[in-house]
Amino acid sequence: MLPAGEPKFKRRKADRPEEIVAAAFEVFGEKGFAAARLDDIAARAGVSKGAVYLYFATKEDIFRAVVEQGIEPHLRTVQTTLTLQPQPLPDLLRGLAPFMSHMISETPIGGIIKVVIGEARNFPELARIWHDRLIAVALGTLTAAIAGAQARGEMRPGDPRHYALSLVSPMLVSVIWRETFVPIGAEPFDPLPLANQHIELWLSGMMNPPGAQP
Amino acid sequence: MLPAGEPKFKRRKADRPEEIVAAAFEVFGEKGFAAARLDDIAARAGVSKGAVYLYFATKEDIFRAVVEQGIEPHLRTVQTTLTLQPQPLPDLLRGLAPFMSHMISETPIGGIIKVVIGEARNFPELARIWHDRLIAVALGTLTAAIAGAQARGEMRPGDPRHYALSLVSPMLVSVIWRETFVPIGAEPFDPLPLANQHIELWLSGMMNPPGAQP
DNA sequence: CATAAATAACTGACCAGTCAGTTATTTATG
DNA sequence: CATAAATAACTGACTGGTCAGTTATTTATG
Repeated sequence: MLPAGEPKFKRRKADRPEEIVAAAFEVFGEKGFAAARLDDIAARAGVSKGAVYLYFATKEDIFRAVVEQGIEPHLRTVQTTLTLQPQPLPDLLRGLAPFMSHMISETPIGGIIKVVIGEARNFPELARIWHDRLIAVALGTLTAAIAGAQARGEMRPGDPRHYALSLVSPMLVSVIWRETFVPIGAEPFDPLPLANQHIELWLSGMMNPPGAQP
Repeated sequence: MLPAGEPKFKRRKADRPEEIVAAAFEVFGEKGFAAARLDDIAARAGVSKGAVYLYFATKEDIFRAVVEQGIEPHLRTVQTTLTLQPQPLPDLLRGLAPFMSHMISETPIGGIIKVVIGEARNFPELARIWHDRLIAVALGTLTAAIAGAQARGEMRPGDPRHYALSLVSPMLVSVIWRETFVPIGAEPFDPLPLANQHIELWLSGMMNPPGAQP
């Protein structure tokens, strides 16, 4: 009666951590930190709960790994996309639309953003990592670019940080919308047309009066 | 050795439910649903845990009450503010800025929004209530007003629902920002200047080319 | 067969929900 | 108007279930 063929498990030390993090990402995204069960994470990673504890000391450590690894791929992309581009700001922003909508639709960043927002009070240090390493950098770069265009008289005066928020908010809200209300049956927002239309609207408003000398 | 003076408790049946809901609102806002402890809620309401269960059957019931009661005051305000205003759309939107920034700074709506987002997967019926009764109504009204202005040739063509999202997103993001990153030490966004500047930017973009005949 | 990887049964802390008993308040009675 | 009886609000110790984390044991592999 012994299961003659298939072995009961494989020994794959090298692959386990990322498999566990991937499974944990899904479960945390679906349930939030507290309601996520380690048995679920282990099962989805194709492993027993005990095996999880060979690679991570606590549930919080797994959560930390999920959130921190969720930043890294974007960190590089954001830096290379936003900094030191010699093209004028309108062209740069128009090029940003497909980039952002791809990020929104094809990467798990939305799920992570939702979890970070949901658990910010319980894990302030993770919210800080996201803020300091990704969000503040991106927002700061945009703010500086806008301030530069204002100084050159190409854009209307006003608080450039607020203008930067005006620029990126709809894409962020569309992510939250997808994670929160689309599962409920709400009509989704198509990220690429939304981003294109919003950026054109924003540019049109910014390049025009009052106060700009084009 | 008997405590001669103060009585151990007061009987205040009529006031208890709203006190419990108020306390629960705070605790859920700080911790999320799962991490909130009923002992904490009870203690903050100045009552024992047993007393909570005289008024609510389960923890979920308390959460439901918090979220549902969080809508009601806004429901009326949104309806009266957005519907059947005879003034032209730009004036209406300019009037909206102080209204929205007041809502953001002076009411607990921000905390509720964060909790609804965080718990949407675990409580889809509450996300649906918020969506159907408040958010879809507000967004739909704005969308219709924009579509009307487009039909009259007063505003640029394009998807009016996306334009409506462009309009309200920065205020929503500023709320999430306050709840998520300001406790971490991030610089806050001042809602009133933000709303004013964003609405002017939006109007300036919407009233201008391409395609509008002013 | 040595040993590292993985399992599965186990432990203990925590917490939602219960309930027997206590205290405040109201009502009935001399 | 006193006070005893009745009632309703409230308390807090307790229970049962869940789940993070541990450990004794089994299994794969060089």
